[in-house]
Amino acid sequence: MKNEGSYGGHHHPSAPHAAPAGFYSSVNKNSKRCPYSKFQIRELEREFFFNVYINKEKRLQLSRMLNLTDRQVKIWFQNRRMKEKKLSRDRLQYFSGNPLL
Amino acid sequence: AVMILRSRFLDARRKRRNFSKQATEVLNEYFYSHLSNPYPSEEAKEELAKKCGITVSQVSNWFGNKRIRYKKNIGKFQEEANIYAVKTAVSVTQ
DNA sequence: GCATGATAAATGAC
DNA sequence: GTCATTTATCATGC
Repeated sequence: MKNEGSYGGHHHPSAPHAAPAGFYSSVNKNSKRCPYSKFQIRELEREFFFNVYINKEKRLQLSRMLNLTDRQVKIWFQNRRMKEKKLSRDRLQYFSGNPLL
Repeated sequence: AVMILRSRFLDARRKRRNFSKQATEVLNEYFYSHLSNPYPSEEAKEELAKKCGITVSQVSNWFGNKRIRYKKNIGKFQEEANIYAVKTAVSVTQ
């Protein structure tokens, strides 16, 4: 699955917008880890703010809106929860004990 | 004041600073002496972190980067590997 | 200009 | 589900 959406503010050489359907269908078949666009991340973060755990309905809805697979959305929320946990750990360590400033 | 600290922390999150020379020494010594299984346990990570003056997450980051960059180009690290191999060999014989 | 540390997608163990 | 990890990408140091 390829994210052909807009990559806000960054370079993405491929995918002109007015290409005939199927012309780029064989493009990037097995490309790895494509960073998500600013828009995609904004919407994902917005939903994460309301529910750290997303349900199936909203997941399908979000995946359609953002042109991502439901699996990608699911994994994004998993990684996002891990990120939140790490941030909490780091904040705790940063503000406790050690030399402030 | 708290907000200033918080913003400074968030901004400094991805601001990179190189580790000290001796910290890199310690990490490399562990890596090349466990080259067949360069996966330190959680306890070993905590020990390395304390010894290096860095966090456990930073130790994990270092080993993650080291493993893949070593695997991707072993030749580039050959000299470095020899240095630490000799170093550990000497330390054993002493 | 690459080396290096940190973060972002993606996988797999459990 | 969590969580360590792999991999590519990002951002900085020098």
